[in-house]
Order: sequence, then C-alpha cells, then structure tokens
Amino acid sequence: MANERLINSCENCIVAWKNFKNLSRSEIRLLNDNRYEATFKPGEIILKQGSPSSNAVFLATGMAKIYIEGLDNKSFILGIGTPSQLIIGPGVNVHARQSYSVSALTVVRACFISFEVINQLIRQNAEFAFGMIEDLSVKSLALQSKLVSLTQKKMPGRLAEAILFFADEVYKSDLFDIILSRQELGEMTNMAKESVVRILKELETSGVVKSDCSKIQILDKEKLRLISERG
Amino acid sequence: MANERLINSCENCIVAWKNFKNLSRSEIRLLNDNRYEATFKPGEIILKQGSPSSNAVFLATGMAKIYIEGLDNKSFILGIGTPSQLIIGPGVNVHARQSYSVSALTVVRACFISFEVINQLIRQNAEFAFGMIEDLSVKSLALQSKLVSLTQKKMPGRLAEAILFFADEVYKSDLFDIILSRQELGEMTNMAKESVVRILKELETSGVVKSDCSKIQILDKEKLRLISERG
DNA sequence: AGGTATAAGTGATATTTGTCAATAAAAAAC
DNA sequence: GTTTTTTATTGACAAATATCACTTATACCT
Repeated sequence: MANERLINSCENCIVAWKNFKNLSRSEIRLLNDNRYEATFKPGEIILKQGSPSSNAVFLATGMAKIYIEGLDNKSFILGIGTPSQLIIGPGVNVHARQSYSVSALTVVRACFISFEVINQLIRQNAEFAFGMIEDLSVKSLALQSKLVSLTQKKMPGRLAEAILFFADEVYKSDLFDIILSRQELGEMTNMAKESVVRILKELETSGVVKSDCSKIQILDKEKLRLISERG
Repeated sequence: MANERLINSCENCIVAWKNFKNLSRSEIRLLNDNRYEATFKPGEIILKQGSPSSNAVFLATGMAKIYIEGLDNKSFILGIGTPSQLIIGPGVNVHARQSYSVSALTVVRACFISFEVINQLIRQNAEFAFGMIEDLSVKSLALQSKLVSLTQKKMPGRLAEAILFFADEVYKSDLFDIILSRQELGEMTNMAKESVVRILKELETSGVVKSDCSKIQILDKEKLRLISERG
C-alpha cells in the first residue's frame, strides 16, 4: 500500500465519477485537497465490512470485488468495482459503518475521500446531492433486480445473467478472461462451485458459450440472453 | 377511491414522515398545497410497477403490500407499508417509473405528493436532502440484508425472520392477526405456500410459536430469534 | 342459511441443488 | 524444472424444497 500521489489532480483525472461533473472548479479543488491515494495488491482488503466508514473510495484503476460477509463465513458477491466508480456503502448514512467489504482483484489505485467533504458538497451543491440520490437509487434498483433473479431464476438463468454482466458491463466484449474463480462465480450467483462448473458445461454443450478455465466466450448471445431472462 | 380531504393539513398530521421534521413552516405549507388525498379499499392497487412515477405516496393510515412483479407472474413481497411511511421507489430517480407495485391490505388513506415538490424541497433544504439520502440508504441496507437472508438461510430461518418482522416492526406485539395469507407469506420468504404451512407446524411442534389460521403467537422469542439468526 | 369461492392443511412424489470424495489441471513457490 | 498449493472437474449421493392432488376449513354472497 504505497502512498505517493500518482494522480496529480482530480481535475485532470480522466476517469472521474459521473456525479463529479456537477462540481465547480473550486469544489473539485476542495476534493483534490482532501483525497488520499493508495495502491492495493490483488487480494488486499480496501474496505472491511463492519469497520467505521469515514471515507468513500474512488476507484481510479483496477478491479475490485464488492461482497457481503454473510452467515457461516459464506460470502455473497454484490458486484465488481471498475474504474471511475465511487464506492459508498449504504451503511454510511445510517450507522456510519461499512455494510460490505471490498477487496482488490487486480492492482488497484484508489482515492479515499472523506465523508465530511462529500457531505459538505451535498450541502452546498444541490445538483451534486441529486447525483448522490441517483447513484443510490441505481444501486437500489440493481439490488431489487438481483433479489428477483436470485429467488425466481434457476441456476442456468442466474449464471447466464452473470456471464452477460461480465461481457456487457465489465469487459465490454464477448470474449474475456474472467477474473473470478468458479467459487467466486458461485458466490455471485448463489450456487455451489461444482454447480457453476456443471452449468457452464451444459451451456457449452448447447453451444451457447465456450469456456476453458478462465477464458469465456459467448457464442450465441441471443440464446444466452433468453436463458438469462426466462430463468 | 374517494377524494374528499380527510386530513386537513400536513402540519397537524400526527403521522408525519421522519424527514418532514426537517421542513420549515412554509415548506410544509408548500407540501400541503400540493398533496392529493385518496382512500383505497383492500386489494386495490395504489402504485403499479412499470407505470410512470410522478408522485410519492405518503401512507396516512392502513397497511399496504409492497411487491415486485417478477417472472412467470410470481410476486416477491418486499415489505409492508405502515402509517407515516413515505413510499418512493428507487426507479423514480433513474427512469421515472415505478420499480414495484403497492396494493392496499386494509383500507388505506394516502397522500400523493408530486416529485416536483419533493425535488424542490431537496434543492432548497439540505437537511431534507440528507433525510432523503438516509431514507434511501436504510432501504438499501434492508435490501442487502434480505439478499443475504434469502440466499444463505434455510426455510425455517427465513420464516422465523418474517414472523419477527411482523411482531417487532408491524404489530409491535408477540400476538397478532397476520394480514398476509400463507401464499403471501411465501412470497415474502421465497417459499411455496405448502412449505410455509409445514415449517409453521414445525415451529408449533417445537413450542416456538402458536399459529391458528391468521392468529400467530410467539411463545419463545429467544428461540425464534436464534432460528432466524442461525438460518 | 346454503352454496360457492378462497385459503389452509396434508401426504406422496419429483426437482433442484448442495455435499462429499476423489482426481486432474493450473498456478505459485522454491 | 520440480514440488507444493490452489483451483477445476467429475460422479455418486443426500438434503432441501417444490409440485401435485386432494381434503378440510373459512370467508363470501345472495
């Protein structure tokens, strides 16, 4: 976890969060003066569930795993943090504690921004406040849809959904090297790692995807989408 | 759906939403001048998933069922709306459509408040904005915890959790007449209605609850809590 | 009150999915 | 490059849970 500043300014930071666009020059300066940059190695924990939340984490580069540590040491992977995402757990505004953990999947460069600063910006800039509300709402919607998927879809539907998520949201390509293990893919879709392997093979047999270890290729996207939607 | 104003003013309304406390006298007047009151009979739909969302719904009296219409006509009950709750789906701030349906379980008196007014209040009153953010966050946290319960707990744990929810959050008593059918209880805990009946009987056999049709009585709350937590 | 719709309860059976044990394949460490 | 450790894969089996068919209550209607 090095501490040199590698990003010289928020203003120049090409990967800024959508909502930062609502800030004035001086507000960005405030942000820039109050951020702390850190680099994480794969596997390192960036935020720990249950710990006090005093900072938001802005992901500059790399990928991270956002997950809830549930019962019996079982994790549930909520999503994948990708560059220019601002990670703020909902616990922050309720009991000032992290409601999930975040760990680096690749080398990650992140900026920590104090909530005092964020709250000040919310207070003084209504558009920024709306942006925060929108961001929270988008995440809530995603949680709702996840809830439906997990309760109403069968394993093939859930796995198909996860594969589409990686193709469309994470890698933006139908051929990719998935960064998650089968175990983790299971933690994301609520299935045992053995089931992930089996369903993946089923999808391969029916000619929908091709998977060889970490490499996954979507062959018939329409069919995959159908499987994902039908459940 | 009658239209007479039965609540003469928001100012006097004893059941106001927590966040309305952050409003000034004149802001409450604005609210009061822009609300529309309606009464619903049991079963009637108050908000319909997918329809344009132009109003928030403030529940003045009665109880409502908040549910997602999922795949294959299967519903998932997100929660129970009780008096003094402001119902705003997360879809509002994203695509201006309802992300869930709400229907009356009892006779419901509700006020409809236009989002234009709410957004104006967010813009001019930072504390109110923080209140909105907190409200959204609380709901997000609840969704997260529901996600973990549904994926990691077995049926007895999920049903125990639901019973505790009704006792502690809805009826505030360990003996109550549950308003949901077994079918609906299943839609809330992701189990078949037959399973609800069976697990309920199991809980009765082990002396944890007593249930006779709609009447449910918690006999051993500690044990019920244990079942709920252990999963 | 009697008849009809709706919900609750029950048992048998089928489906889905997880667990266990073992092996094969990759990746990491020396 | 070989050893060690982790991850992927496989098959057999077990557990959890749904579905179906049916009976019994309960509520609803005229």
